[in-house]
Amino acid sequence: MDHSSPTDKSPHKDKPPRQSSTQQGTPRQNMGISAYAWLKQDIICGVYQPGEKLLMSRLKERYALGISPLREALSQLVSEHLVVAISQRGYRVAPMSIEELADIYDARSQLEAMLVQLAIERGDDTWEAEILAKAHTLAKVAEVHGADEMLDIWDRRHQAFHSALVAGCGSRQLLIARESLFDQAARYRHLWLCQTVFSDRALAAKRQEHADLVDAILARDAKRAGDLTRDHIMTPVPIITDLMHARGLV
Amino acid sequence: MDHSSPTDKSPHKDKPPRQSSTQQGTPRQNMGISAYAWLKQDIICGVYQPGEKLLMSRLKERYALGISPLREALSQLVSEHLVVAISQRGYRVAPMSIEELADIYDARSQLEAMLVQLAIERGDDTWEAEILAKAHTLAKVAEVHGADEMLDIWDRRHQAFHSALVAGCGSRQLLIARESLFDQAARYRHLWLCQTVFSDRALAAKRQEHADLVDAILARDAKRAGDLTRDHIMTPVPIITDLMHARGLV
DNA sequence: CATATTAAAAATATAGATATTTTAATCTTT
DNA sequence: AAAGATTAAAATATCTATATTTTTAATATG
Repeated sequence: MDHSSPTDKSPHKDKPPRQSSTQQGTPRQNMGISAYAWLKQDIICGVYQPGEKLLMSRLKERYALGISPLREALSQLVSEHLVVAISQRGYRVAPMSIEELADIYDARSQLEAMLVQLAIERGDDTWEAEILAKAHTLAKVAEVHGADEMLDIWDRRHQAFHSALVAGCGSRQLLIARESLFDQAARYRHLWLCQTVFSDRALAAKRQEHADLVDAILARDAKRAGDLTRDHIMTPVPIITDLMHARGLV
Repeated sequence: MDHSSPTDKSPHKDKPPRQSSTQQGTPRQNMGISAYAWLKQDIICGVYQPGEKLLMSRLKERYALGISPLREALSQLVSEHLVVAISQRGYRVAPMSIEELADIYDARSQLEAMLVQLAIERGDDTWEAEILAKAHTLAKVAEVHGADEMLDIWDRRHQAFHSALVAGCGSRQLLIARESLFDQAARYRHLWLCQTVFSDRALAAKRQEHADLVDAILARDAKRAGDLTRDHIMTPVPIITDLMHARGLV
C-alpha cells in the first residue's frame, strides 16, 4: 500500500482518500472533511495503534491544520466508533479486542446474509447481470502485478463483488448500516487481507466460496445463500484472532 | 412533552437530555456533547423544520455557545444523517421525505425481525423473564396521567418492551445499528406517537399485536415472530404518510 | 521507602478574530 | 424591463489566543 509507515508522521500533501459512500451528499472540499478522510485512513491502516492518544499538537503538525477542523473530523470518527473521546482528556484511537472482532464479524455475517436473502427476493435482472460481471472481474485478477498493487486490485474487486450481491436488496438504509459495519471491521480486515491475498491456497478457497455463492443466489436458493454468506464472512475470524495474538494487539 | 415550541428559540438553561446508549462510553460534561444532545432533541421534536438552514449566529445565541463546540456537535449529527453539511454553505437540517420514511421503516422492520429471530435462537431464561416484565409494565400504563405525561410514559415503556425483545440477540453491534436506525426514524415516529397514544382504538390494536408477538416468541416460533415484528413496525407508515401530506412536510 | 502534597508543564476546550466565500442588493447595459 | 455585472453585507471556515483541566515531576512527610 502507498501509506506512510507508523513512524513517519510527516504531514500529508496529496488529496485526501475518497470517502466511503456512507457520507453521500457531502462533496465539500474543506479541510474538515479532508482531515476526516486522512485520519480514518491512517487509523484503519494502523498508522496509529489501537488505544493510542491522539495529541492535538501531533495532529496539527502531521496534517498541517488548525485545531477546529481536526476536532470536527474527530467528532465524526467518534460517531463511527473509530475514535473515543474522553471528557477533558482528548481523543484516543478506539481500542481493538478479540471480543469486538467476534462481535463485528458476527453482526456483519448476519446482516449480509439477510441482505443477500432480501436481494434474492427483490432483485431484478440488472442485479443478476451485475453479479456475473463483478464475479468475472474478480476471478480474472492476474498475479502479474506488484505485491501492493495486487492486494489493492483484488481487494477493490472483492468488495465490488460483494456489493453487487447485496445491491438488489432495495434498502438504502440497510446498505448504509452495512457500510458502517464494514468501516468498523476495516482495521481487523486489514490484518487478514495481507495474509490472504498472497496465499494461493487461501485465494483458491475464496474463489470456490464465491462460485458456490453465485450458484445459490442465481438459483434463488435463499436458505443456502444465507448460510454460505454467513460462513464466508466468518472464515477470517480465527485467522485474525491468531494474528492479533501474534502481534501483541491484545 | 416538555419541549419549547418551534417559535421559542430562547437559549437552553437546563442540563442536556440523556444521550442514547449508542454514544456509550462518553460521559463527558463538555459543551460539545451538550450541544449535540440539545440539537438532536430539537431536530427530532421539530423545533427546526426539515431542510431549515442552521445559522451559526442563531445557534450561538440559542445555546449560548461559541462556534467550536457547535460545529463539533453538528459534525456528529452529520454522521448520523440528521444534519447535512454543504461545502461552504454551512449546515441544514436533513430533509424528510415519504421515500426516506418508507426506506427507514423497511430497514427497521427487516433488522428488528432478524434480531427477534436471533434472540429466539440465542436468548436465555433471563431474556424471557425480562420480556414478560416489560410487557406487563407496558400493559399497565393507566390513563390517569396528563396528556404529555401519558405520551412520555407509554413511549418509554413501549421502547423498553421492544428493547427487551431483541436484547437476547447477543450482538452488541446489531443493537447499535438498530439504535442508529431508530434515531433516524425518530422525527417520523414523533408524528405518529401523538396520533396513536391518544386513540383508544390504536392503543388497543397495539396491545393485541404485542400480546401475539410475546406468544410467538415464547413459543420460539421464529417464522411467526419475524412476520409479526415486520408487520408491527410497518403499521405506522401509512399513518405518518398521511400526516406528512396533511402538514405539508412533503 | 512508599505515599501525599505541591508546583510546574503540557494539553484540552472554547471563545474571539480574520480571511474567504456566498448571498443579496444595486446599478448598468441592451 | 430583463439579464448581467458590480458592490456591499452576511455567513462560513479556520486560525490564534486564553482559561481550565490534566498530567508530570519534584519535594516533603509519615
